Amino acid sequence: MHILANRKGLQHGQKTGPITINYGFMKALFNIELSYDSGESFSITKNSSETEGRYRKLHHLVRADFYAAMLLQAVCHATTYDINNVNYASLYDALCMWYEDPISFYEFVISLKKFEQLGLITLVNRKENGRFDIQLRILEEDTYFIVSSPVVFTKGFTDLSLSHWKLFFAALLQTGTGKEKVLFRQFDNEQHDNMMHKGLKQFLHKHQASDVKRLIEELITIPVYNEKPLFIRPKEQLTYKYEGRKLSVAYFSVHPSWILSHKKGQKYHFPIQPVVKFSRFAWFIQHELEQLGLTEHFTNNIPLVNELISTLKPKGKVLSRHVLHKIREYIREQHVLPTSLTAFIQNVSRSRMKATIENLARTEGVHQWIAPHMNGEVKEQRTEAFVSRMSYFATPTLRKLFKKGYTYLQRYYTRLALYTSNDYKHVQEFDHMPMMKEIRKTAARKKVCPAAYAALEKEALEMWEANPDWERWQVTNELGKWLLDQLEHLPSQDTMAVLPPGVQLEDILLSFS
DNA sequence: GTACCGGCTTACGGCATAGA
DNA sequence: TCTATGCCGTAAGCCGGTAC
Repeated sequence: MHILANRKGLQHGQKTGPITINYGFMKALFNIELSYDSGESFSITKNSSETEGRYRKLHHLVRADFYAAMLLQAVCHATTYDINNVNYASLYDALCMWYEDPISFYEFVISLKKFEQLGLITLVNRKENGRFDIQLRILEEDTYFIVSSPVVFTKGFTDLSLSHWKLFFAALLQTGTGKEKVLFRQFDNEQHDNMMHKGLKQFLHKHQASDVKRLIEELITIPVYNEKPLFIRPKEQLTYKYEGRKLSVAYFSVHPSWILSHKKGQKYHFPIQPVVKFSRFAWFIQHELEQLGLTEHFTNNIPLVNELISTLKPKGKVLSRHVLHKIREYIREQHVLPTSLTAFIQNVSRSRMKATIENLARTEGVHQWIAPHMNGEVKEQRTEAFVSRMSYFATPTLRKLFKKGYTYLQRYYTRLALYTSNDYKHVQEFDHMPMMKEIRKTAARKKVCPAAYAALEKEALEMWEANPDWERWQVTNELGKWLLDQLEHLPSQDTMAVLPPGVQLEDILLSFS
């Protein structure tokens, strides 16, 4: 089968395959119309009375009943015929996955309630969260199944009338699997306790044989999918037999395209995957995965999705989005997911946290006290240790600490600034460029804030990396001019950070917590 | 007597929205 | 988010009239 215009196809690019339908279940479904004329109704509104409210006929089959019956058989367990841990909404979601033109939510619910009342299904294990399990009633003597083509989920099929469907399903159940068969059906036959085997007029509730004939003609002529109709005429005999002028018997076959045989190993049942925890957050993650084109790496791997969600959940949406971007970068380079997703997420979020804390320290002015007068690896180690201590606090708390700390540090841990160009050495790649040496000297003379200048050099390095084909003179010219220009806009700082030997910034800050 | 047409009635189904 | 309801158009079902 092809990709259909249902949610499987449109949203997930998946094909819709055949399903198996159970003879006993379908027979019981049709047989609810044995009491068609009883007139018995059931209420579909809560406050129904004899005159008020809305009712549906209990023993009438309607379109929604077939939608529901096919879905239940598609998603039930292959041998136990049960459906676990679902609610109306999750079942309806599944219905929209299968059908190109789904019915409305409540019509579907009404059908399920009707099935329950008629004993076609049993709702068991109602749970506090409103979820339940469903057990399909399968008659022991009729447990055999028929493979149904996914054509029944197409709009071409559902656009046909209820009578068309009934006749098609009855014919398919009679044909079984594998081979085309010429079926013959009487127009009139009241006597049968199997609704499907009654006369066509009784089965389809048509008072006139010509109505039935019109239905059969339409089934033979109306193309449903790929230009093919549901029925074909028998090759070696007329379609109708008359008794005098009265239509007596109809002969037809199901179109061979819709008769499938059962293939070993093929999947015909598609249980609804249990809903993952943190449903709202899960939606967010699912949306992000789709946006980043990562869905395929997680499809059909519920444990992996759970690992992803439970690890990301405590980190919040902003950090999660960053982590997912990093996962995408990793996949682009390595073509596979990281071996340990959890370890990868923790690593990425740690380095992200470092950037967040450093940026916050910079904007609140305390960054210069993290590693005053240190350079290179020593400075890097000191920064790591600071970030590690501060990472236990949420951003708003950190901001408060930094604000309080800054006033205190300004007052007690500064001295008049006497900068040298060494205080402005940040990007090693620039160290041997004469023009950069000049720029650093200028920065020292102007007493430019060293932290702000450091950020500037870093930005210049990124510009260089973004233009790998630059010649050396271009690097000096382009970046040099740009740095000098930017230097004019940087804040100056008349004082410089100092800390007594053995005292670290975090010790001072934590005394405010 | 049966086939076919078409008008009338009613149950069904879609849609928007209220309510828990 | 999930379930329930009201409104309203229409498909399905019913039935009488007419043609063959």
